[in-house]
Amino acid sequence: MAYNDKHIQIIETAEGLFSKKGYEATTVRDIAEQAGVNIAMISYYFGSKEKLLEALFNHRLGDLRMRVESLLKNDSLSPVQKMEILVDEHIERVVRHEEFYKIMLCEQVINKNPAIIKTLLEIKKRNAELINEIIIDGQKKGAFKKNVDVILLMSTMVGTVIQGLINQPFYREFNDLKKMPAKEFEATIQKKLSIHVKTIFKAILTHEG
Amino acid sequence: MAYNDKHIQIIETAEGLFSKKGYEATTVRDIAEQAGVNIAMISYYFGSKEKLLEALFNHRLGDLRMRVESLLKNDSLSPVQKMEILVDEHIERVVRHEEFYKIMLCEQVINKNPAIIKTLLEIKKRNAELINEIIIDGQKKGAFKKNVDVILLMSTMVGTVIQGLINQPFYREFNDLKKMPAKEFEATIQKKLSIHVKTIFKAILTHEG
DNA sequence: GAAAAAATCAAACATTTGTTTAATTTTGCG
DNA sequence: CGCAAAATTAAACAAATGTTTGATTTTTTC
Repeated sequence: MAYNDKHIQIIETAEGLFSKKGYEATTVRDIAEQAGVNIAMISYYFGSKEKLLEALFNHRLGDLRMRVESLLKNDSLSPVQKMEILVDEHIERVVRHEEFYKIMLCEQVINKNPAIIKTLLEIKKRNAELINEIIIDGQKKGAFKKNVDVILLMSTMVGTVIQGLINQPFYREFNDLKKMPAKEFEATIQKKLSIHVKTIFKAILTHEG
Repeated sequence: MAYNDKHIQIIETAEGLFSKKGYEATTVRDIAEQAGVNIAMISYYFGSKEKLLEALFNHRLGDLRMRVESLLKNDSLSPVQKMEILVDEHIERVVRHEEFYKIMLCEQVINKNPAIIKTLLEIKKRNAELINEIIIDGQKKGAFKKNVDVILLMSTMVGTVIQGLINQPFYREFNDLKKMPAKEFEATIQKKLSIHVKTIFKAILTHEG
């Protein structure tokens, strides 16, 4: 299904509210009011509130598969380089769409909507297979260690990044960075996360210490 | 406030439902029915549904502070040993109270209930300070590197473990472990997580490769 | 064992929920 | 223009929500 401007306006309004208040606590009246449309438009356009949530997932995850794939098929990059790009791409995506990734996290925990579960499982599977290919390639070339647990590696990347974002206010307070402007702080934490996760990846994957 | 048996019965019933359906999607009628008490008992005992959620957090986090503290004040342990115990203690807690830690994750994302936010922030602060002490001690003894980002380290531990649990079904499928009994699989993933996180910690903290 | 306190219950409470309806307005097109 | 399809609206819908009430039973206390 293709979405027009009004669809997207509603979807992204819903995204903001879902991430701020949670899916269940957000009412269709909230969404309609903030999006500047009539309440009935949500059922009219999407069918139901739940379908709207699914539309949000399609909207944000639609082209995810292709991008990762084309990126990693590039033969001029070494396994280490591919892993670094993978990490940076992921961090950028999560930072750019922080609201969505928070919603996604909660939906994974609740594990209730079958369409969403299915979509996420497919994406995870695809990603795990692609990353596995890189790892096997790196092992063949002697750059990577044997016995790497792909899913634990992914869990660390995904978990570290989302926890890093959740802990943002705490990070500011603990490191006395309250005065730093929001934009600058965001760039700082993004850079720190990038280095941090890449360090971990190298420690798990490569031989050097 | 001290909870009697009936309090705890209601709290832990609510815990199961909150983690399965989410806080907002769980009704007080659900909780009352499954706990085998009258609907009015929830308001009578806790005041409100929201206060019941707060009671759950008090119930599960009540003695958390003291345990970590006493553990790490032990002078006969090396910094590395302390870190290893810290990791294992955390994994054991999250595995044992998986339901609660899922609820906690969602509550952190929503970030709405002031009492819960405050409690969690205090615990994080305390934990970060204690871990920081261990790190500084390790640095003084020459065992640990300089410039360790405590909060990123915590984010990796917490994020990896919770993502590991969320990905459990996926882990089973991807690694062809569907036939393995639930108990055995739980022990396996717990052990794998332990080794994985400890490896990461050593890579970030210590000098050896 | 009687009085007081606590616990339990069914029923009712006012709100709020997502969705639908039926009428009206706007748009697209020959 | 003229008309059919799409978009938009206010109102209504039944169902479900958390909480309270007021009566009744159980437990505690002296």
